[in-house]
Amino acid sequence: MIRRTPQQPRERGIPDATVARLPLYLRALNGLAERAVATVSSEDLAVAAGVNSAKLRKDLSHLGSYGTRGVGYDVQYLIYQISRELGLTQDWAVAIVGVGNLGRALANYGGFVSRGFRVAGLLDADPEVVGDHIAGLVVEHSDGLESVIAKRGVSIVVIATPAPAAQAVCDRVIASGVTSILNFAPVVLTVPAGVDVRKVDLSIELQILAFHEQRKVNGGPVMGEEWAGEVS
Amino acid sequence: MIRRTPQQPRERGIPDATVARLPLYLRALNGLAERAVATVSSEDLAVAAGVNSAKLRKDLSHLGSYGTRGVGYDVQYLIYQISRELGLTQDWAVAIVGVGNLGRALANYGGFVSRGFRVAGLLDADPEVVGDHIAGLVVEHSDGLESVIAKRGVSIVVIATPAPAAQAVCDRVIASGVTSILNFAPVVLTVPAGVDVRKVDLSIELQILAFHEQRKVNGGPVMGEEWAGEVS
DNA sequence: TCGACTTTGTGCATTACTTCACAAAGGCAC
DNA sequence: GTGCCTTTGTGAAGTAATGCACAAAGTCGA
Ligand SMILES: NC(=O)c1ccc[n+]([C@@H]2O[C@H](COP(=O)([O-])OP(=O)(O)OC[C@H]3O[C@@H](n4cnc5c(N)ncnc54)[C@H](O)[C@@H]3O)[C@@H](O)[C@H]2O)c1
Ligand SMILES: NC(=O)c1ccc[n+]([C@@H]2O[C@H](COP(=O)([O-])OP(=O)(O)OC[C@H]3O[C@@H](n4cnc5c(N)ncnc54)[C@H](O)[C@@H]3O)[C@@H](O)[C@H]2O)c1
Repeated sequence: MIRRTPQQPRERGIPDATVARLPLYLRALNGLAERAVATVSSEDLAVAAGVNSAKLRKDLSHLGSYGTRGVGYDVQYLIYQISRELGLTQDWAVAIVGVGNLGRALANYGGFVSRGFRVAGLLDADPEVVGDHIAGLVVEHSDGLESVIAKRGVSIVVIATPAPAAQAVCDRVIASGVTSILNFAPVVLTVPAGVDVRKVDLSIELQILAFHEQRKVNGGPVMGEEWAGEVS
Repeated sequence: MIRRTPQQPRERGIPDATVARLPLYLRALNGLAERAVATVSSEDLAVAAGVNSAKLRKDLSHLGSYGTRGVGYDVQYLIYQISRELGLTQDWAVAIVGVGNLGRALANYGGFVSRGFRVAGLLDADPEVVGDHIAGLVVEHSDGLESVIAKRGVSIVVIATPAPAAQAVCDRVIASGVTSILNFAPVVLTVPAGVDVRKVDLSIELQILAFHEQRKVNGGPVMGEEWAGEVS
């Protein structure tokens, strides 16, 4: 049986919170597909994805009515629909700027390629690093950033340079027409409207953990402590 | 002038959204402190942190009244208060389990130590990796996980193993009394109540970027495409 | 064919977060 | 002192996200 994709009900956009969870559902669905599960209920999928089942159903309802009442969702079909919604049915060329500790780890990471993200360029400013072979690519000098972006159709750039270099790299990348940036440098990037920046800051995650950990131990921050600094 | 810390007004907890932004403010404040700025208005700090100034003021108001009307906030004093709130005035021992590409990058990252997070242990299951010297530490075998946690007072564990190993590592870590985990493996970890897990999934970030990128280019997912898969 | 059973999709109440807008606080110039 | 000017801290209104609870849809066994 061949089924056509139904109408696109998404008159007005999908909520951000939903978009952020779709990859999670996709991951859970891929796990089920590997175990040859044909259909899954919202309840089971919700458990696998670590969310509430009502939330999952509401999220999926934003994409269309892809479930069957009394049965659940067809795993393969839902994988296809979510992938299409996220734009993973096409291939995205990604460039990584800053090939240090983190940039190398990212370049070697298989989890990108398996999702349709192809690392199309590795760029660094350090002549020592330029020329290194990493994950089947040769590191190029970041002077050629603009031409790499243009020639290889790069549409997403990952910035993994030290913080002081990030804004300058960001500006050049945007001038080259890229409007999607994943930033690992611990700085707030200033970008024009229409450019999406997502940031990952690992030390922020640890700080949030520390906050909660402190509460568990003490019931709160150290109290009655003295402030010994000079104030104005 | 020496000032005592005022009363703790935090009768009921600080909103999660606020906690997640405090590290951001801290980073912006440290930037100002380096440039020897003494006081800052909520407006200026908000710009530096990339948020709305009303939000910033409300966030800070959850910690107490640390500003001065007509003047702004004392940079050093606010750094101290936020640090204390986040628990950064104490030293946290962190262990990294899984010393592969990512684990190494994390171990070498200076941004943790500078925030009071001390890497106290590196553990891996691969005998090839055990014994390596990284960032002044020797990689130990993950068989000794429990004893490393106990003896070095580890309270936060970073999991950077492949996905299939993550849940088992997580279980052992929790059994050792750790209740704060930062997980890089792309799996949903099942943990008992009282344990905090934060997860970082880089491929999710890319997928979110791809979603928005697709909208910019096409105005939405590829339409009218045919579904060629078998359905139930 | 039918009826019992399962599970979706969603209206609605609730909770969480954001943003506006302004009164009150406090500094500072004179 | 006094009054002006800046900026905080926060009610209140607005917006977004969550989770409940159930009618409607569809399956499947008999
Ligand atoms: N390593 C981690 O685990 C980690 C964790 C969190 C955040 N970060 C952040 O990620 C970034 C990279 O971290 P890292 O540990 O890989 O640092 P790193 O110093 O190992 O690597 C940075 C690389 O960027 C290159 N570079 C510098 N200026 C450049 C420019 N203008 N154009 C292109 N390349 C340039 C350097 O030559 C170097 O190879 C930093 O901002 C760091 O704060 C890293
Ligand atoms: N490298 C990246 O940029 C990146 C990005 C996103 C997510 N991740 C995830 O982070 C994790 C690590 O990635 P990586 O690239 O460093 O992988 P890797 O294969 O380079 O390293 C994994 C390490 O974990 C060790 N290990 C395996 N089982 C273990 C166990 N039971 N106990 C202790 N150690 C064990 C292995 O010996 C290896 O050294 C993976 O789950 C990956 O999906 C990595």
